[in-house]
Amino acid sequence: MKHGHKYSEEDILELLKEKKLSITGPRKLILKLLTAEHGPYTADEIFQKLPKGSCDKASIYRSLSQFVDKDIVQIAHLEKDVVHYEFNHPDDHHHHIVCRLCHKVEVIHDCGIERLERTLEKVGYTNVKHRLEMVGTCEKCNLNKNSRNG
Amino acid sequence: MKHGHKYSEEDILELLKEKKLSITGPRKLILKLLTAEHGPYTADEIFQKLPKGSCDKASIYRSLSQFVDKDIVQIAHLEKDVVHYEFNHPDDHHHHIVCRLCHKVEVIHDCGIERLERTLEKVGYTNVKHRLEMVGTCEKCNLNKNSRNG
DNA sequence: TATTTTTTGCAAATTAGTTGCAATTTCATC
DNA sequence: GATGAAATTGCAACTAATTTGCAAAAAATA
Repeated sequence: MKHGHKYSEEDILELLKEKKLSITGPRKLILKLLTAEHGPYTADEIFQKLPKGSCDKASIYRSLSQFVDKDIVQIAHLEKDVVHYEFNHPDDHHHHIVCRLCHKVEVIHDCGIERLERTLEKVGYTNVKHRLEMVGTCEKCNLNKNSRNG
Repeated sequence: MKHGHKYSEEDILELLKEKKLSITGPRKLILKLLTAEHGPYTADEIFQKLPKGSCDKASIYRSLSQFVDKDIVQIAHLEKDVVHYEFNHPDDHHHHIVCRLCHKVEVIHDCGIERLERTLEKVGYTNVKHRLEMVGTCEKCNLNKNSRNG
């Protein structure tokens, strides 16, 4: 799979083979959805978005869990107690900032944590990954707040 | 509350007042535990560590949730589907790296994300916070793995 | 101290996620 | 392409974490 273009059916099959996962209906459907849309989505949102009856919820959980193990999908904890899943585009490392009031999600590129990863590798860790989530109050919400109070 | 010393009963009362939370048995117990020990702990671990019968589990969840809202406690998602809570010492900003094999947790100081927070504040966000979690395979586990395979 | 407000403990409910299992599908080999 | 072993699925039952309703108790306020 080349970087920087949309994932075709072919690409998805190739990805599954590359990761030594057998090619099944549910897996294809889930990857098709996650590669085509930005997400991040909860397991339930994925279930809702797939054609009705095309895939059992248990299979979604099982597939997502395998995808995470194989680093095809990554988890984001954007809100307390809500697990979001997102396709891990190899050429699009990013994080999110969520507004604590309106819950708008924006993407952050260039997190600058690579340096920290290198440091950890120097002290013996291998294959270091990170998960970063940010919260703030966005400009719009700040304006609303001020206009309400004063 | 001055920085850099242990939290006394007094400090805990002061903290609760400062955050406009009424002073109750469960809240004092939970904060006493979380300020005294490193953690991070799950809600259930906190329950186990408190004197038997001293505090209902529902109250632990309710208190923790309020503490998080008030920024007294912070959440860490060290493992999938496990929520850990940790006292947010104002002078001890840190993160964790968890070994993906032995699950050993180490503390990371100096994460370098402050720069990113400043950038976000420049584009209109206020009160930006972050949550960073890292995973890697620790040196010991790498050695074990190699000695098993080769 | 009396009154109002908040919090608690308990039990029941909810929810996300997991599991056992028989039926089905995929894969590897012929 | 057929064949059998291995992996995966859908379903339903289950589990574990967290939440909720409510009456009693405790804390804050007047």
